[in-house]
Amino acid sequence: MVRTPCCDKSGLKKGTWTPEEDHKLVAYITRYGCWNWRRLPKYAGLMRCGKSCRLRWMNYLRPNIKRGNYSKEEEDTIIKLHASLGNRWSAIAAQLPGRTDNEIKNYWHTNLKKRLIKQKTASHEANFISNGLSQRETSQNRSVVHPIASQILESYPFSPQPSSSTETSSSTTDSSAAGGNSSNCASYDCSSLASMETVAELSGNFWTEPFFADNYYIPNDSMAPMVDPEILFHPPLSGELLYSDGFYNGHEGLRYW
DNA sequence: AAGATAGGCAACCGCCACAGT
DNA sequence: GACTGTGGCGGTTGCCTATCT
Repeated sequence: MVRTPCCDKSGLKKGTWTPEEDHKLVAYITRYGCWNWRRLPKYAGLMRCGKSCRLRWMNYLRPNIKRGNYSKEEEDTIIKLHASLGNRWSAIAAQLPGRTDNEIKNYWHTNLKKRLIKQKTASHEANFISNGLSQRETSQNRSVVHPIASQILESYPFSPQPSSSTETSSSTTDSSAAGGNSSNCASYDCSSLASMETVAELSGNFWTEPFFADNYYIPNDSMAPMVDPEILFHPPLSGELLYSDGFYNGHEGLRYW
């Protein structure tokens, strides 16, 4: 079967998101919810792949996302969960409200993995020094030296037992239950948009513009369009929701809706 | 001060699972 | 059952910035 590309590659923007693009995405999802990621960029006025929009929303723009400043507890949790779950970052993220799988993954690779390797090496060296003299005689124990590396390799990334399908499905369930990382933005993200202060913190002044006060009205039926979104949403967006020339007015600052 | 290098992280890519037709 | 569309995940890439020489 030929896989359908996630989007038409031609003419789509890639790379770092601009504040304007963020703004458009947040505005659209806030107002209408994410009823279909692939079509969303078109209606939101974004020249982006739907996947890209989803990723941006899930990893950066979503409300209640914590960024940086991992607490000791969080670090311990990540290490512990990684030991038992392996590289199932989404499952790990489900246990850490406000953290995204991508961020945890990055944090693991940039911080925790190195630290763990260091610790294991250090602790093993300590063990070796204290025990080595009595053990060094046997060839068996010579191999103890090498398990340092193997221990590390075992813990990362292949150490966990292959997860059962139940685990996989439960992780999805956990994800929803945890509330912080539900993949269903229609049920989670949009209902939590009331607390947009969190988002406002994310991007500095941009997010503190009056836009939020006036535009984060969440209609009760924002989860999904009640009628065909093609009909419902397309026309207003060009005129009502989004400005074709962007939404920043040089004289007035951010425009209001 | 300028270039080289390393590290961090946002974003992309490809695959998979699942639901709907 | 086959096919299609969509969402989600993990691995990887590449840009940006900080640090080093």
